[in-house]
Amino acid sequence: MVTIKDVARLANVSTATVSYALNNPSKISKETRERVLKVVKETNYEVNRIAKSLKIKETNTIGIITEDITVFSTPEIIDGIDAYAEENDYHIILENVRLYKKIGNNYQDTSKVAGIISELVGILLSRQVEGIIYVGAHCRDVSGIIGRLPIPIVYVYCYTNEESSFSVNYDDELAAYELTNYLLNMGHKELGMITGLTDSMQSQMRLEGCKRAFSEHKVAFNSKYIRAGNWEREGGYQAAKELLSLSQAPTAIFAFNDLMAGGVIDAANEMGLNIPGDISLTGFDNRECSYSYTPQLTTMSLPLSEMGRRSAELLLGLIKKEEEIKDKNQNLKLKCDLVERESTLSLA
Amino acid sequence: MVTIKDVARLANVSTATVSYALNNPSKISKETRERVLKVVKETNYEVNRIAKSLKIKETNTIGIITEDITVFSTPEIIDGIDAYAEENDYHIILENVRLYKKIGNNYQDTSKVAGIISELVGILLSRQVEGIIYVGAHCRDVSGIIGRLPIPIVYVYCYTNEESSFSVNYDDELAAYELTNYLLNMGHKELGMITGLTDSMQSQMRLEGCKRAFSEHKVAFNSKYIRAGNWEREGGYQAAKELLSLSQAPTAIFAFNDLMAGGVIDAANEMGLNIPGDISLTGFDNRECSYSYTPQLTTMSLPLSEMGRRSAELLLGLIKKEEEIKDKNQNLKLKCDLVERESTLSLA
DNA sequence: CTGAAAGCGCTTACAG
DNA sequence: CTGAAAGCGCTTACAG
Repeated sequence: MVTIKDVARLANVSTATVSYALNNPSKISKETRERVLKVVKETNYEVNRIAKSLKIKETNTIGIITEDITVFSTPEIIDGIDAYAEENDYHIILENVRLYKKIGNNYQDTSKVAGIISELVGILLSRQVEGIIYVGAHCRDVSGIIGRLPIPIVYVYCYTNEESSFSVNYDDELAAYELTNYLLNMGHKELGMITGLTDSMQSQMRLEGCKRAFSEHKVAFNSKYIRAGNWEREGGYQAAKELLSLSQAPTAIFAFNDLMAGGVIDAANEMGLNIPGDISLTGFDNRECSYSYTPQLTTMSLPLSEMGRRSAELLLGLIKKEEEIKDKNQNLKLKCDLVERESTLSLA
Repeated sequence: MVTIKDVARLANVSTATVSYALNNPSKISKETRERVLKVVKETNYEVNRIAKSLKIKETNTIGIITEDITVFSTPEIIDGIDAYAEENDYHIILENVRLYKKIGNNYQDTSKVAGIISELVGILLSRQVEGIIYVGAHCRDVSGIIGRLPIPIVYVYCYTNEESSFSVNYDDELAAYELTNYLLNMGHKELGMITGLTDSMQSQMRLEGCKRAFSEHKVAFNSKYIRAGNWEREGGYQAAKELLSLSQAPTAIFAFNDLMAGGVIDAANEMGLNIPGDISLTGFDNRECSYSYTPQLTTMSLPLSEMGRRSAELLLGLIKKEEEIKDKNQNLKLKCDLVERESTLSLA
């Protein structure tokens, strides 16, 4: 590898001058600058970023910790982070936890997870990243997993209850509100709901959004139409069987994710019901499966890429100590978008 | 941040001794070592990897360039790379090209792509990565995109025709051979095939695998059952309409990817044909959509994670100059696995 | 405008 | 067994 010394020697100048030619052109004459640049080009010299970082104490590097990069939401979040980072000449060291592969369903065991994560954080710190983005595999409370840090951290697709922590998520309540509005406007007052696990914040927030829509429409919210699913296709199937067997069956079902909506389709097929002819159906997430179903699913699309971008924006702001940011946007909630496809129909 | 100097001062030793305590314990006495380690623990000292890298001229870092991290195959490949890297205490700088977003369908325009990529390579080189893994968005020839490099590079899910280049892919011919065998063994001699774009190496290799199976089964291969698709659902639909309208329609269809298989399902539904009752169907790729279809699709699962792992293995081998590797495994082709689901049935 | 020199935080022959 | 010193490849006051 050619170093700054080589360039200096070939251009008959000092290393300082080479450095100026590259970073601070105004400090030297045009002639020397051009002479140096010529040698730089000829030798293909490229600065050793390691040495430079050591000297200037800036690495222009952020760390990303992903709980699981193979989960559907993660790649797009990374894509968004990466896009913003690139625009600002920041680069990324990626640490993928493979949380589920490592500890299975014990991911709720905070101390165990914390042990694994703190090692990764240590590595990132040792490599002098200027900030960290922690990307959850799904939206949940990760308080206590990462302790106090000498550098900023922002959480995406997860959050903590620690004071002055920064997170970027989407707005569950609003999304469910809009989806429910959409269905109510279509005339579906008997609206079945298949929630996720009931102890999840997401299920609860979405339920609140549903209720708000009902109340604004001045339609009584009937809790007999609520069933708890488990986020899996099978759970959606079971719940749908129950809902569709009710004496006064709902005319539409809002499954709290696309997977469970798949189960609703299974149930409807089995019972000889047509979607959307006999019953309308919406999912949530806009995953690949949602447009592979027959019929293609009306669903909410998550602003994943935007979440990534905004988290990077937040983080770089914090790194650069932009005080306004520090107070203002502690916990962003981005808006989801309704994707209307074939599975929903207006009542008569 | 606490430095080695701080530790040295607090432990009343020189920085050399601290370094030995951490990296070369046998060089110092047990007592001093313990004293140093105690201070290390108390101060939470962690080595500055940037400084260390500069000194020892090893960064333990590899670069990954992904053409598009949001493409279905990429995350699992990264997962595999990351798993192996972690085991060997290597870490990853990720550069995501966002190829399609940046240049749309001009990705065949080598010089344009080369320009974008060479900048990323420069960044990686500047950051002193010890090797690079280039992850294609789909399997294709990327010759000429990256020029001669002072460090090793391995290509995954793509390849080059350059001499002594290293790549890891899956075996298209073998996979198609096995899938065809599977269908022939079920009695499907009238076997429809929907290829991808005909100029793609994958289409061609898979077709060869099909023919080999036919010839081993001593069944004449009938080219009237071949249709060229475009890798998209719509193309699969069109091709299936044609195939299923033939006077002697095939009893099974092998769609060269899962997306096109979705189009076959559409066509069958429209024509009132039951899968697998009236016609068997297989896809290729084992994407999320393949188990979301009704019926769930029999398909070939790609060894993506393993491809990532093997590419990392290859790269680290190259970095460590293991000569055996250098000659032996230039272009790996890994085996795919048949995933049998609901869309295939034995004839009578 | 240019160069000599110090120093970023480490590691490692070398001397004692 | 331990420390003083050099040096990795840069940048940046400082002096001239």
